[in-house]
Amino acid sequence: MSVEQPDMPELKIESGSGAETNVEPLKLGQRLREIRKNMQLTLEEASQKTGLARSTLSKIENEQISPTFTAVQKLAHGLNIDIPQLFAAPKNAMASGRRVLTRAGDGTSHPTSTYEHELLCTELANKRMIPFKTRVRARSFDDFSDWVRHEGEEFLLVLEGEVALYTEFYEPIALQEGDSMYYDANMGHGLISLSNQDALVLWVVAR
Amino acid sequence: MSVEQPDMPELKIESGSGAETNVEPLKLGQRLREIRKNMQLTLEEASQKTGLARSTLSKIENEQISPTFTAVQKLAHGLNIDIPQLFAAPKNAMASGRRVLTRAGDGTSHPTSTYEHELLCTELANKRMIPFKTRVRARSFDDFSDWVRHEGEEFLLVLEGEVALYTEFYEPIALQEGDSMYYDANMGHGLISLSNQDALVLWVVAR
DNA sequence: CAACAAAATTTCCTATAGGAAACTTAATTA
DNA sequence: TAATTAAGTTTCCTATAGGAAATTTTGTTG
Repeated sequence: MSVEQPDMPELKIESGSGAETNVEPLKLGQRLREIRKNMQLTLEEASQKTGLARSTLSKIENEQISPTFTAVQKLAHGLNIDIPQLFAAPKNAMASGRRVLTRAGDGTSHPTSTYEHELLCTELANKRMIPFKTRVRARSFDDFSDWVRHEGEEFLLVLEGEVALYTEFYEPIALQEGDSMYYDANMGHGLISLSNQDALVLWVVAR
Repeated sequence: MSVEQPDMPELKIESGSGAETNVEPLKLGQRLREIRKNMQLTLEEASQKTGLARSTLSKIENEQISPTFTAVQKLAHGLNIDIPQLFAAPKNAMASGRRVLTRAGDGTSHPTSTYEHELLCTELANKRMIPFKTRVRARSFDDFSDWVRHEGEEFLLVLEGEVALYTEFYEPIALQEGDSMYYDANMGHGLISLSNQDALVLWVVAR
């Protein structure tokens, strides 16, 4: 099956977790200047379009001031750029590094009374998914004060133990090891362990 | 820990309503409050994580001030939230059904010479992620005719065995059970099993 | 309910963003 | 080259964001 071989260095064993290239800090001013230049606008013209003073724009582009959120909104609206574009590199969403390694157990832990989340990708800027491995501590739906509910979709895979997924609009459902669930996270949801051991699940959230 | 009970899940079955239309796009302050509440953080704790004063956070959440760009960055970094998420209007992508169950082994199988994919969510219309469990048959990079490369991002978790992930621009890397990887799928990639057994991995692709 | 504790808000002050106009630099033309 | 003009920058002032501490609100316990 082998045809043309891409560059394929020898297998190297690494030990740590994390991004494998350095992360570059975000330069908002530089970026805005770039965008304005590409549109062939002078500061004066940009000023008209955005309603921000010429001087203010200059200072923002030269990173002499940090614009307020409202200023950023005016900029985005006036120049017809969507805000996420300001925060992501032009072509590639994963500009700061194209792959990130997380060794077993090396994720960052976020314990609560009901769950113990281990974030499996520590450098999440601009990424579309949030993966984490979760130890389910809750044993009863009463353990939650309210539904968990947020923008996005979730994929759930049971790694160990047995759980019950509670969601709005549906009846609770029992899930064994290997079972998986895909659902709308805007719908209230919560997970409990059905055995007397904590259960272990993989969760991936798409935003 | 039981305090107040959310609406009774046991009794509720999908009613005719289905998708409640979302109201106005959330304002930044409301959005942040929601996120913080979901993380179960007090203003004090959020203050510690972000480096912003408790009072400042309060004012931002109540929309009494417009945070500077730097403040927004501190917020995003400290609370581990993606900045575009703050600006995106919440919209409901999962119009029809709001959750889909796939029992262990019930996914649809897609065997090739190098991989055996089991799609973990059979009803994928309009969904943001594609989850599948894959048996890795390949033993050498030569088993592939060329890089696999496509739009989107991928999350990979090793469930069983030991694999090596080959990607462009980087050296191949060995992954044991529990290790995970997040990478840009536009970058050529391929997976092989390092033992003489097939390896088992979970793969989630965001489109 | 009173008394307390914890969280959130408001006050007050300082630091800094935003705007008008003065100033400087760059580009063109005579 | 100087004169002219358009672009960008800096100055100076006002408006407002950010932080420390006081105050109010909310939640808990006797």
